[in-house]
Amino acid sequence: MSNNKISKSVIRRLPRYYRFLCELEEKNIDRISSGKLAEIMRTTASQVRQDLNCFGGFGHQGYGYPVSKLKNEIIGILGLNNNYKAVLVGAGHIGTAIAAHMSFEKLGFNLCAIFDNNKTIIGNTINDVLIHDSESIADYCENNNIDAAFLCIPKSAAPEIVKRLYDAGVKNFWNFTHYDIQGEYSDVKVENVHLSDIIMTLCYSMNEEKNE
Amino acid sequence: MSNNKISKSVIRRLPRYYRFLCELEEKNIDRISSGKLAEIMRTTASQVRQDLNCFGGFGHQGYGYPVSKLKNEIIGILGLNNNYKAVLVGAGHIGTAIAAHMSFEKLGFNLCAIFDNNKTIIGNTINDVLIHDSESIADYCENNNIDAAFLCIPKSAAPEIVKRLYDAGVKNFWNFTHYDIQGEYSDVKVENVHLSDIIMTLCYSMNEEKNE
DNA sequence: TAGATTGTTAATCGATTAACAATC
DNA sequence: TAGATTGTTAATCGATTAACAATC
Repeated sequence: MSNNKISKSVIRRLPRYYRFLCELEEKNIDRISSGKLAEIMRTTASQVRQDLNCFGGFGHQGYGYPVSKLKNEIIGILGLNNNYKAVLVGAGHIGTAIAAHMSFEKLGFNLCAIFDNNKTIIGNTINDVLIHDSESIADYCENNNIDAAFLCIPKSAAPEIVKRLYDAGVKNFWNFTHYDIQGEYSDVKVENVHLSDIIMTLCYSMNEEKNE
Repeated sequence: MSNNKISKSVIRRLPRYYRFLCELEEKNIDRISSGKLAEIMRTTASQVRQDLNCFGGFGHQGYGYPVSKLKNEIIGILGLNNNYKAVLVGAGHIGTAIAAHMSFEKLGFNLCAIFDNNKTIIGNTINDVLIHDSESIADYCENNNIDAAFLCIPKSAAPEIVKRLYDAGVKNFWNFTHYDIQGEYSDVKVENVHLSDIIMTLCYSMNEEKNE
């Protein structure tokens, strides 16, 4: 696994490769050419070869790429085998949806605890994970060496919660709020999920179509 | 509003401009320079000016950009004032979260109906929107000229549901499943939301950090 | 007027695509 | 061997950044 800085564009495609390779593996297909893989991914063979070559020569001339080996390499590259310890904050609809449906283990995360400030649900579990009182979040994260937090809270609650998490050593965030974490803390890794932005993008396409 | 093909990169930034302009407007700030806006957006003044100029000269030399006017222009460009008619399919955790929390009106959508195949929740409402039986989806969409559908169903159910929607004239999708709609239908607009892909991207950053 | 800041062109940087020799 | 397909270099394309004359 070579380490000459991989571009953001390549990284954003890796989960897609991973997904399709899993499907191929399930179908017991044990090799695939860049051309075929490109077809499935709706991209070009050139791009597939360029992308995969960032990490080393996994293919064989005249043969293609071995599906299982490639899949496992990508697991390593993405770090899906690290079992990071994570917490989820906010057990509203979105938080509950995430906690209930996301297969964290497969994604390299161990969801250790959920936090909420609604007394009526504290003590409940979602998918066997206990809901704790938000008051205990700092202590919990410090004592348990939590690596990452999934933020499913209202924007207004975010600054305070992020501060507690940050001070407790949590430096990685999956952020559903519009609170700008990176603006406040420079040494954190954040993936923002701005659902309304994505709806607007769809809206733009629909509007554009109308103008054509 | 000039119509020389705007690039995908610019479009993806528009919702962000919109968001920050709304915030500025709420603070009663009535003008802003490209430099200041760039600071808030964490980009460059050059990019801000290039982006905004795709749609016409909204700024004034020596003065900057008028916040409200610019915001309204972006509303028009994104098409947030079109009031498209939409349905949501799948009232599980994610679907419910979306239906309950997303302010569709502000986003240019009118959520007309929700569909599910769970008999125990049919007839209920979420945010005043009625949950219908999935069986009636084709008739409903045809009779009501539905423009877009939000898919919050399992991947396995997607091919059948999308077929019914497509045949009923629905050509715009906001897709939470991993079902590849574009692969099957070429004349549809789709925005995919692959949450697990975004978690993996975070995972990659964390893993990379470790390797540094 | 002088200072600020745009609109726009040119320069740079990065990402994608094409081409082809190497080789399984 | 002949055919297939990679790894990799070169060419193209697109997006970002820099620069500066125009002008409010």
